[in-house]
Amino acid sequence: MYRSHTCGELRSSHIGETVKIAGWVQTIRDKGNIIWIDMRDRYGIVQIVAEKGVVTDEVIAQLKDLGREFVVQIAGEVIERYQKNPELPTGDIEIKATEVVLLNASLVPPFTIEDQTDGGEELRMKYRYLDLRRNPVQDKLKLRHKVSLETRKYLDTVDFMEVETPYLIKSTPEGARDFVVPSRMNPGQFYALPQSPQTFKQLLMVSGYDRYYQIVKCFRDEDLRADRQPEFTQIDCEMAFVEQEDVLNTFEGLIKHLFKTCRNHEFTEDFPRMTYAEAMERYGSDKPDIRFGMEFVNLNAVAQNKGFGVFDDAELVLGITVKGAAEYTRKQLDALINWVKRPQIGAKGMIYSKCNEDGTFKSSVDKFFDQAALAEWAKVAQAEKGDLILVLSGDTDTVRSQMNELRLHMGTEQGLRDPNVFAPLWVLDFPLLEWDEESQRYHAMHHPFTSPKKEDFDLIDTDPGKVRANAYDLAMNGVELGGGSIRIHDKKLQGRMFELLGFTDEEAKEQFGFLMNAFEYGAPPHGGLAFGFDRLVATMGGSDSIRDYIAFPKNNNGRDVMINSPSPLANEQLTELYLDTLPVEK
RNA sequence: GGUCCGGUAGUUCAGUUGGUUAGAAUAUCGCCCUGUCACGGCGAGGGUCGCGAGUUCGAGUCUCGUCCGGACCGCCA
Repeated sequence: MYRSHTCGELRSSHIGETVKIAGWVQTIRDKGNIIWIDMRDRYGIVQIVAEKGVVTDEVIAQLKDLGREFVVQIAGEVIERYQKNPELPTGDIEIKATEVVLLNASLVPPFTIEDQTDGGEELRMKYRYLDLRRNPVQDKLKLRHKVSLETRKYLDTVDFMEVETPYLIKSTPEGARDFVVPSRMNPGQFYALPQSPQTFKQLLMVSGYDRYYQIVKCFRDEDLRADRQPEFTQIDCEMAFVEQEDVLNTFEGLIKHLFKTCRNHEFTEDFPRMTYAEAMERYGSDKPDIRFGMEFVNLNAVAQNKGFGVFDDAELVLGITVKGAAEYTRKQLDALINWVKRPQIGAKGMIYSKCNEDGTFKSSVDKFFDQAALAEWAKVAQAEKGDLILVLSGDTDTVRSQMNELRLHMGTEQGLRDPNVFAPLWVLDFPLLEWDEESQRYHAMHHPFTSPKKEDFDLIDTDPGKVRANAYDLAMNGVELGGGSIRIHDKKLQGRMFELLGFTDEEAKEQFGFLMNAFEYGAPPHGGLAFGFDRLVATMGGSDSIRDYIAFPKNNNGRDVMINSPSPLANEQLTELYLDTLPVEK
């Protein structure tokens, strides 16, 4: 037996016991005649002590030879400390070493294995196995473990059944780019890795598994971000014989359960709901961060036709009110203007109006708007003395999206986006389709199996872009945690949908024939939803980046810098797969 | 496909207008230290300044290219 206890579990109740622990050397504090070593394992840190004259010289010599991250087994007696350390759970005791066994030496690690490491991102990723020894990273993975465990517990209690679906499936044209896998046994043919188990879970509904879930990897070959990985995990769910309301209630329950059990955070109210149209109008986003106000205000009525051409020519003049920000200096305001003019935001400029404490207004367009006109702005924008109104104008979609960025930026700048505050929001009634300029056709906004709202059926033929879907997202703190829809379970409607998306009958049959065939054998009404598991856990942990919640993540070029993948294949391997590679075009 | 930021000691960073032998902190190593826990004291070693061209009497510093990392836009049903 390597150990009788873990490093983290010893307390004053163990005083007097002879114990054996094993772990990594965290730090060595050598005072000459007395030496302390902090030993670390997954469970915590415990201090080892060796005092000259009290333990053998051999033990002292052995301890002096240790270095950071050496793996050591130490036997000794648990004793009370002369000087206790209230910072440590084990701070009341220490182990008087009587036997030291070096299990493995270690090179000097390239960065310090401490909560506040000196290592940069790149280095920590290259030596991820060392980074994973650090408490902050371990805590994140522990949270992930707990969330997945509680997900399974909760879904089990409400009769969901976990069913695995295949990873080697078939490429489909809709949606993201597929990762493909060549088939050796079928030369020239390829599997695709699933972007999600969408069709399989619908087939399971046809099979009568009326409550399915799976915590499952999905793969999308698109460019990455801090909150996006090429392989990511979903809590994928589907239910039969349900309406939208049933799905929302079930999974609102799941989220509440997870926050309660994993974060000790109780949502006492129902999650607020908002239509997509309303979210776009009030926040310019389909995943608004409602931890703070600063809602959009339509200023058309008070800002147009006053001789200021920029506003007069605009489809929409939008303002937001930043509480207590009237003391922003010219320098700060210029910085904001430059911020919105960055190519990523793309605004041509920004107008502001300060609501001064003395009741006057100071705007960047005083030439066109007198005090009375600016007072009108303030009234419409519900701005009070001391507030700052920021105004953008332009085409509706553009200005909304720019104002969304500005609002989030101001929220961050004003410290209104507390990661320990959680503001969930159901966003409902997403459009069924969105027009794609590039391919000059409609794309499914959610996916091609999403059912249109009954009351919008008539629009399918007359104005497809206006059709709303039985589709919903759960947003939290400005992050899309998940989404889903009530599916089409009728073969004829599904056929019409494929038609709208520009599939010929043959293409639809080739790509999705199996699903349409299945629908001819008694498909129940069904719908579901999928949560982005990595994002959910990161949000629960109060982080914007999902990478620390994944044990071995990839960088923003899709590379794993630790194992150095992807990498070329040997020619023999290519030949066996009937593959050749093209030269990279410069 | 595009935009922005970064790359200097093991690590995190500083490095002035282009000018002497490129610094600090930390880590490492050595010596001292009996109550430390960010231990302390004294000392030492440690640099292809990402790489390649160019400008210049002279480049860590300026220019171009390239590689790597990060953030973002497009993209991601």
